[in-house]
Amino acid sequence: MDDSQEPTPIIRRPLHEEATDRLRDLIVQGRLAAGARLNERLLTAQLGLSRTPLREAFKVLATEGLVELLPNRGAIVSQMDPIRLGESLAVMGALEALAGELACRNATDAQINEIRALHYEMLAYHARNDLAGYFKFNQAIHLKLVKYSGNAVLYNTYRQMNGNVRRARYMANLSKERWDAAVREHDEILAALGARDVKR
Amino acid sequence: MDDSQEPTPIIRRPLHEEATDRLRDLIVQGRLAAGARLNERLLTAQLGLSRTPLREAFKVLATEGLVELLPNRGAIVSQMDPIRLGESLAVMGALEALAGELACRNATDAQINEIRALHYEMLAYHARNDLAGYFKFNQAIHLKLVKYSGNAVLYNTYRQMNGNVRRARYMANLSKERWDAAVREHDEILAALGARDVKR
DNA sequence: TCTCCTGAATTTGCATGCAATTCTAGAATT
DNA sequence: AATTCTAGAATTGCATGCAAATTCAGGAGA
Repeated sequence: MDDSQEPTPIIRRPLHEEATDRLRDLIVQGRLAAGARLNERLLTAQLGLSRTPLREAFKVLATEGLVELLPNRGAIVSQMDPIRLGESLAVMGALEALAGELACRNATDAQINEIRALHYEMLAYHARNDLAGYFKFNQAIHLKLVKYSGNAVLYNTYRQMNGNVRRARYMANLSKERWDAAVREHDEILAALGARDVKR
Repeated sequence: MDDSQEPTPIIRRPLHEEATDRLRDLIVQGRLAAGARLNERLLTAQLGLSRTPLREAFKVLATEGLVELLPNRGAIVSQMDPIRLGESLAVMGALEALAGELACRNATDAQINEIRALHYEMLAYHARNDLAGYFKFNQAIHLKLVKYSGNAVLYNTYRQMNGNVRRARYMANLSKERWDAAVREHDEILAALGARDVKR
């Protein structure tokens, strides 16, 4: 019997992965606020699994920095205080600088055009003062830039930190100056990418 | 009853942390070779704990990139192929650049002197052609530099990547040119730190 | 009223059990 | 001889049980 095109893939993902992703989303989206306690009994009921995979998810999210483990006292959503946010943004800046450099060298024209397209879509939202939409495309551009650097380790590292600051970044970009500065910065990056100017 | 100076702190660390650290050391030190299968029964016996904390350690090391989880088929020590090594070193380079910049600004004179001392100790080993000793101090200097940048996020990120490449770096530094180049680079960093020249 | 105790109820950390999957040989078939 | 098939063993994923730690409620004493 040949299932030619695998009619039902039945790729069952491990429960602990599912749990990790679900929890990460809840935290990054802010539905689990910083400092909130992660009650095992409650979450097992909500996610429909047992404590073992849930607790494994806690450990993973803790090493990602999204969760803080208090021995014998459970887990809480880690705080993203201003100091840590600033530190994270500094590191991300360094990573983006490297990414830009590598992307200039390694990205295909199609990829650069893709970023350019996203950039203009973002500008549209910016013009409309639509913060949420602007933010979404802003995120996408940064991520794509890092992705197209061709350095997978860089991408993963950046991606992880990005998830970590995403909760707070929304606010960091709220002030009008930062907002406009970010747009100008994007213009510059785009120009440099187009010209393949490694040093920007 | 007042135990004044806490005679025996009895700070029992969680078993899963202990397991994570022990395993990480085994991997970083190369006692568990890349590609080696991590048998749960065997390791629980060796570490004297049950499968639950061990499996939690697996998940943590997997997110750190030291271990690869094969669903239903166990965990293996992740391969550090040349491509990934190169990518990691590129990222670490970017992080060190940021660290150097920040350390110039933020490190105390005492901290800079501490690094300088380590540097000379390292030179001693270099002069004796003692690769292991040289390597040890080389590592220490890089780590201290990043630590004294004052950016905790940067330090943690770097530290994690460092553990990840440590297995392979020994070899990367083996060739005589790289070896000498690394020493010269250190000299430069030291000089820049001493002069507090942010741009190096 | 506030602080400090005390024991019950919760909650966590870890061990263990069970079902499902994967691996391992050896037999059967070509 | 090589390949396929097939128990049986080993191993993994997850649920659950139990002891230790923590939290909480209520009351005694200041």
